Amino acid sequence: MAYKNDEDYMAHKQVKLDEQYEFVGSQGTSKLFEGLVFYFDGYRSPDPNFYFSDFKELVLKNDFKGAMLDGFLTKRTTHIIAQSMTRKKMDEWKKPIVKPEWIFECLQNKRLVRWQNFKLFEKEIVGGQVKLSFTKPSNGSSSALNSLTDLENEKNMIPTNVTDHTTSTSKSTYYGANPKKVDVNSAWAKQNISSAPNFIENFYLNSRLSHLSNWKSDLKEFVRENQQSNVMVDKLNKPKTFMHIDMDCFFASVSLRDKPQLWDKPVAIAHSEGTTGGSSTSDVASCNYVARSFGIKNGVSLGKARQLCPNLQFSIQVLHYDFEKYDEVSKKLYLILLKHTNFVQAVSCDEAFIEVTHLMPHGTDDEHLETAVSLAESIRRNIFNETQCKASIGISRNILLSRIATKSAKPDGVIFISKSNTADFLNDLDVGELPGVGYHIKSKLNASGVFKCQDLQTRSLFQLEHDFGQKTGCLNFFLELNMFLGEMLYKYCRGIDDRGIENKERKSIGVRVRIASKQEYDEFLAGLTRELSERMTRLNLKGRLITLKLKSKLYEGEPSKVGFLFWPMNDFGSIFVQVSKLATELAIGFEKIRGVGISVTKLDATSTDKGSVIRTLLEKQAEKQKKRIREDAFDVEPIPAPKRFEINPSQVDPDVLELLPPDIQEEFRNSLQKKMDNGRIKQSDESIIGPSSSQSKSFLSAIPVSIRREIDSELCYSRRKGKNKISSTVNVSPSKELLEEHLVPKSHADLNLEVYNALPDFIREEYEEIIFKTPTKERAVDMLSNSRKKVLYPVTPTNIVNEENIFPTLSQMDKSIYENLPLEIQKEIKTHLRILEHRKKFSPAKNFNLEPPLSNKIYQERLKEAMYPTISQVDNSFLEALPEELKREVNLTLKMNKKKKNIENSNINNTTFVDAVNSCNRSENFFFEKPKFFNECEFHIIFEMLSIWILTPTHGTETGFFTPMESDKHAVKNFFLELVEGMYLDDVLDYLKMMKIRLNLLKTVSIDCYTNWEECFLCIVKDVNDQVFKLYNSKLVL
DNA sequence: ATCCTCCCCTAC
DNA sequence: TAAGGTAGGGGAGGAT
Ligand SMILES: Nc1ccn([C@H]2C[C@H](O)[C@@H](COP(=O)(O)OP(=O)(O)OP(=O)(O)O)O2)c(=O)n1
Ligand SMILES: [Mg+2]
Ligand SMILES: [Mg+2]
Repeated sequence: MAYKNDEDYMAHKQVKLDEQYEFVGSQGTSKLFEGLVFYFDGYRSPDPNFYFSDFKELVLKNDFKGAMLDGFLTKRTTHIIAQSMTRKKMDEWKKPIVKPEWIFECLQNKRLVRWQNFKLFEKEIVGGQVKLSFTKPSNGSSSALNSLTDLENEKNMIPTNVTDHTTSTSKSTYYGANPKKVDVNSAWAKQNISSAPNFIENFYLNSRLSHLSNWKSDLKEFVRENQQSNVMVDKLNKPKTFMHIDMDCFFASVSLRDKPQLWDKPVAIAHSEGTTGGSSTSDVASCNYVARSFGIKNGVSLGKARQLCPNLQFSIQVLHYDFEKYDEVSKKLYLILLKHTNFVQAVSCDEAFIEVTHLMPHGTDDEHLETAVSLAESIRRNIFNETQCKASIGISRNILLSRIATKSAKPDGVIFISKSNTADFLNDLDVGELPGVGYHIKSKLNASGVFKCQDLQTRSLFQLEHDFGQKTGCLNFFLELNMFLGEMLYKYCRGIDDRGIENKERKSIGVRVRIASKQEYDEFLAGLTRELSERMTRLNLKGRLITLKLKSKLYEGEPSKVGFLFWPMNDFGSIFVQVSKLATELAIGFEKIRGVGISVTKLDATSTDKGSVIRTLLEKQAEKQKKRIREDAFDVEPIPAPKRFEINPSQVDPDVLELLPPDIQEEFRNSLQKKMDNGRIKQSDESIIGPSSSQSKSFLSAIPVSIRREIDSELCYSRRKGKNKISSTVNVSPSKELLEEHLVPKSHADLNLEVYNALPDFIREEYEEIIFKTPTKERAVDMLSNSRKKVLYPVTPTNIVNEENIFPTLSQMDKSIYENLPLEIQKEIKTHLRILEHRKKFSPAKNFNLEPPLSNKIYQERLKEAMYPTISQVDNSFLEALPEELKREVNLTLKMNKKKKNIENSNINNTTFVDAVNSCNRSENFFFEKPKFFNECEFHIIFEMLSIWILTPTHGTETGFFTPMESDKHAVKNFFLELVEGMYLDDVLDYLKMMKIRLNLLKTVSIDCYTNWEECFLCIVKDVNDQVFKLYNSKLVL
């Protein structure tokens, strides 16, 4: 089958397997195989005659004497159970490969027998052909295999090594174990291998998960556009009320609307019928509640579903996806919700949170019950009338509890969780039901004896009773959980949740496909890039950082590499140049690739026309100023105008300015003029790159410092601490009056008028919108929510009135409030704080995954191949004491020695040589300052500068691109030479490689231009290499 | 201290 | 056949 590379099977399949069979915490009496992790090779054969799969089934259905089962080969796997295997696999997998008989033998002897005696031998491999070693017993039925006892009693079931030629023949086509059997030219292959012309398109058209994701972001956008305001008015004096609306078995309901004859039958939505055999791997996206009564869940494989449904051959109905209809119903749902309230948070196509506090009467939340429930019922009726589909609604005082309520409300119901009945819902709730607690965290919790929310609460209370210094076990329980996860659990298991309704802006966009077989890898890369580029264009998104991830057979992680674009872009060409570069650099053999992902981050709004570098960066600058103004608006004192964005016109090279498109020239001049008028321009060394601002006429020197900062995409202005933000120093339970006093600007006059006037019009307008059109209180609220991330337990309107704000630091806590709390809670708070304190003091919490796979970093290291010992055991204090000159000399000597050694060792391999020099560098560069390039020393800033240097288009000119200027060429060359001297060969090599790639790109645009640049480039390379040869007796190879 | 990058994990 | 995508939250650890 397609998935013969099992180690490459997705982790979530593994998860699914473990979940399905609930191996964790199994109840078995005998622990014969405890600590062992089995992996069954060959299970996935769909051949119904293949007895081996029954065998595995048997193992799964029983608590297999403490053994764990891996869905695919992982690090933790201890034994591979197989009947036969290809030579290649045997060599590849460095684990014990044993025949299934071993397991039977162990069972019979009631102890572990030497697996070596059951080692799979080469003689059992027939020409790479998989063959059977089990035969199905004549009287064997599946039900007879339901317990190990049965098995142990039935001697005739002990497998033999009889080869069944009839089945093995048919099997090989399923397995594809013999690659020669796969006819790549067959119609099937043409349609289905990832390189098929429309593979990617078809894939995405049919991927439910991709649809799900896209719908979600669309809906977020949709809500943001359609809500009139997202600031809840009058929220401070009422307990909040949230609802969680979720359609019942969404896909199934939609598809079943016009099929009443199926309403009482188990129905599932999936791609294939899965009628042949019981092993379809097609996922059930959604199933109706009849199907659920058989134990079928969303997400199980169709094969599994058919097994769970006893009369399934006859009565389970598999319906096909109807994505358009789902979309339609989803839109209707959201329109209905938006009709009721502005405060809608999109969760998924069939699901949303709404806040309805403003629709509730005054009083405690118990008193809301009637109003809330009748509102919910009315919404449900509304939904049903519009869509003929049923929804369930959970209502409570926060988002978390409303979601939990929905679970009980399903199907077709409403549940209200009030303060008085919270415990009834929460205490017995499985921790796995808490949102955010998935397979891994649940396992972790289970392992420490926590199964219900109650256990989780008890655990921490138990904590509170003791000096936690002694109770390391319990303490570790907390420490092992990540700080905020720990905190989250701590709060969630008590039903505390202070999140509000929000639809955050997108931060990244990406595509990924896991491929079954590789044909034309380049084609595939290009296809995916095209898909990404198209999506970005459609969504009007551009970004600057490209990440390529390759899933490889060889590595468990996903080796990835990032690359910068010169400025925010979304066109296929630019992205693909980077993507192919990154692919080359990752240097994973194409035949090993099992998946490709490309994503773009550092997104930029692109509602404006296609801008030049300058344009885009100017806009970003403005953005920042705007942001700053917003903050300043809430400051008590006026702030001086920001200095670093100023550009002195005398410092801008007029030649450069002229090369820019006219509209941008205009904007540039206007913006400068405005600043001049405001009298805020000063001569400032800081604002210009270059040794002397007046003499150089080069392009590079004309890039204002502010823009170089932008290149770094840093928020470069420093926030003044303690001002204009509400931080942890604010009393945790301030009165409303106090809040307002602190948060609201005294008047518009507080804003620095100069700054204000200097703003571009559109920003000023926006500012006015904020200041004048929004009621004061709401502004305060807005600011508070914005500052939330900075604070451990922030002051938010949400938790001012609720019980949510119980864990500030002690100094923040309002004493009177604290003292009025029940003793028990006081105690709890204290201990929790001590735990937090303790955590701060001691080693940081460990990540909770048990066995980190081979990480990208390690991979990258291995990629470099050469591991050189770090240099210099010379006593540091001794070195420090030396005069500067001597220090330098000592270091140089040390480096040279080391480097020579490395060069000798590495046999003048160029890459290794660079690594060698580089590794010297890294361990010692604290002695030297890195050479600067126009006052910049950070690699990626310079990298971008060089990129821009070569590839900045000038829309006005015929060629479209600059030609290099002599002064720039020299500057670059000299900088490179300095780097070479300072042993930053790695950097030089990266720069040069990048330049070469840029040049190649240029070649496709303008040959004339390219010739000029090539000459310049070769000149630089020559001089650099001369120097490299002089100093290191080697040369750089590009 | 505060950021950024690389990961892991989760939800639908 | 089967379509196993995607965005975001958060921790660890490094750079600054
Ligand atoms: N593993 C999953 C889970 C969900 N979905 C799709 C199909 C579902 O219909 C839809 C909504 O997911 P829900 O979790 O809301 O599940 P249902 O709506 O199907 O059932 P429920 O009644 O439990 O909400 O998302 C999917 O394709 N694969
Ligand atoms: Mg649903
Ligand atoms: Mg849902």
